[in-house]
Amino acid sequence: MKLITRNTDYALRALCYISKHKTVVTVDELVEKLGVPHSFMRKILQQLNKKEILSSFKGQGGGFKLKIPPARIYVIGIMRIFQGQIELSSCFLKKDVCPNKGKCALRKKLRLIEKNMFMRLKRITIASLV
Amino acid sequence: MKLITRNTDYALRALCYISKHKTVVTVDELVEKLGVPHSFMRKILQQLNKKEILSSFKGQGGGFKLKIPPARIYVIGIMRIFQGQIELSSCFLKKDVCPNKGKCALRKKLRLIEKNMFMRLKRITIASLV
DNA sequence: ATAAATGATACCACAATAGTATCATTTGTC
DNA sequence: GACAAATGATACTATTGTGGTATCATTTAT
Ligand code: FES
Ligand code: FES
Repeated sequence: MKLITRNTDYALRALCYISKHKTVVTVDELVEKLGVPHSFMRKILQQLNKKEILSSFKGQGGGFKLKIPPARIYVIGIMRIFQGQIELSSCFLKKDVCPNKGKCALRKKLRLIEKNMFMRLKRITIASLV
Repeated sequence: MKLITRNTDYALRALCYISKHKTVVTVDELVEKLGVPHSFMRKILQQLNKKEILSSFKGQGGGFKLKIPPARIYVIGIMRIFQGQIELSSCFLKKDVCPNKGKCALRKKLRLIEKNMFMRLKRITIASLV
């Protein structure tokens, strides 16, 4: 089981690379430098653009650049874009609301671990990686 | 994204239930108490038996009981049985061994978080849940 | 002998992951 | 204006993982 998927991983690498360049970066350039499939890289950058982490520029001379400073791009945020809400502690007993909730020892302990993990993940930014 | 899957979850519940009973417990009993599908529960218990966490007894009057004390059954171990090796920090760059390994800032930070998480998960045992 | 239990194994449906492919649109350059 | 170079939008596909079901074989208490 992987906690970080390929698209998250590639997104992080791309963001690191882009953050080191003042000028716009094209998909072609990223594909060449990172060795990631072209279409896949493109889709990932488009998603980051929609989430307002990147700005895009169409046409000749176009490409992508960061829309927000690298110190404000958190790994946990990128994970959530590509992997959805991450949770240790959802209850599978009974469909809707668990009657045992609040009393459940497992959930309590897992929630603590989860909180700690999120806190640590929040401290990793693109700025801290380059 | 879920960090704990259904089979892990059901396995933990089943182990908790079994640990509270001195006599053997049948699949039917667990199914009734936990509201889990019969075949699914059976498969899960068979896997726990293979991993030597449960002992099984065939024939009439048979069922399952713990093979090792509840204080030595760790949540992380059960997760690994049903979800495989859990890793934050596998590298997706280049198929085999990453040339950048050792220098990669992301992996270093993730490995730290991972270690901390494992340490905490290791402290949760079936005994600590019941 | 039979019924009650697990063992082994194979199968299936659905969702998530990891992509690919194509047409549309924008824009700088000749 | 034509064209090429870039992204936008969207739809499709392939593989793997998750969440099961089903069936036949084997063991064992009664
Ligand atoms: S049993 Fe539902 S939250 Fe633990
Ligand atoms: S780039 Fe390979 S381990 Fe970070």
